[in-house]
Amino acid sequence: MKLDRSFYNRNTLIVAKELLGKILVHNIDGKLLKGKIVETEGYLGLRDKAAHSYGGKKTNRVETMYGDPGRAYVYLIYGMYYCLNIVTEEEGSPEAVLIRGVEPLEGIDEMSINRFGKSYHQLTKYQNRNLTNGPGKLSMAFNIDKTLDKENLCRNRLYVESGLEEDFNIIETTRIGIDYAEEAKDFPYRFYIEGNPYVSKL
DNA sequence: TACGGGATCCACT
DNA sequence: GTGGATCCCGTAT
Repeated sequence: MKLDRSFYNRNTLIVAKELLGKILVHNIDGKLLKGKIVETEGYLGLRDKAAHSYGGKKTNRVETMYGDPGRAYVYLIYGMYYCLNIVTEEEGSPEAVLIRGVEPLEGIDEMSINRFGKSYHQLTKYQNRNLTNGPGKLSMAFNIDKTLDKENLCRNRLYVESGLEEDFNIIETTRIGIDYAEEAKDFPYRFYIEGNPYVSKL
């Protein structure tokens, strides 16, 4: 079942945790790509130096974070990769959850081709492990780019659905790649499913 | 397995 | 003009 706006219109860290185990779906002209979300990070806007919206900064790029919850915030990073976030909290509160890792479930051949230009059974063991275990990698595998910025996840193109009920432990730790963020780099806003091989970094 | 550097470009200053 | 919510490959251990 597809998650609706009320799911996203809540405390960012709760949404980040509850997204674990849920299924990310990209419907590309009827072809479904699906993956279980195994790693997330919260970015808490005003009081979080690691967030693009820190201190209420409002530029064209981060405008999406200020919008209504349940939309995608997609931005280009390091000139070559895209990162997928989901906007949380009520409109005007610039917070979001970064999706950092998913476990491929459906459309794996498509993902393999998007990432490495060959089908799944031709991947090396290394490529297999590195298919979707990182924000740039999963965006490439899922064919997610800037054109999906502001996409409404309550519609049918890009969305998240509830997963199978299963037990897992959630590890709560510090975020990746934000050394510049001073005290915020120590905030425990990163969450992942313990033991899952598609977590980007242990 | 771990580290270092290069790739690449748009948003922001 | 600067630098980043990253990835990949080479080299070394």
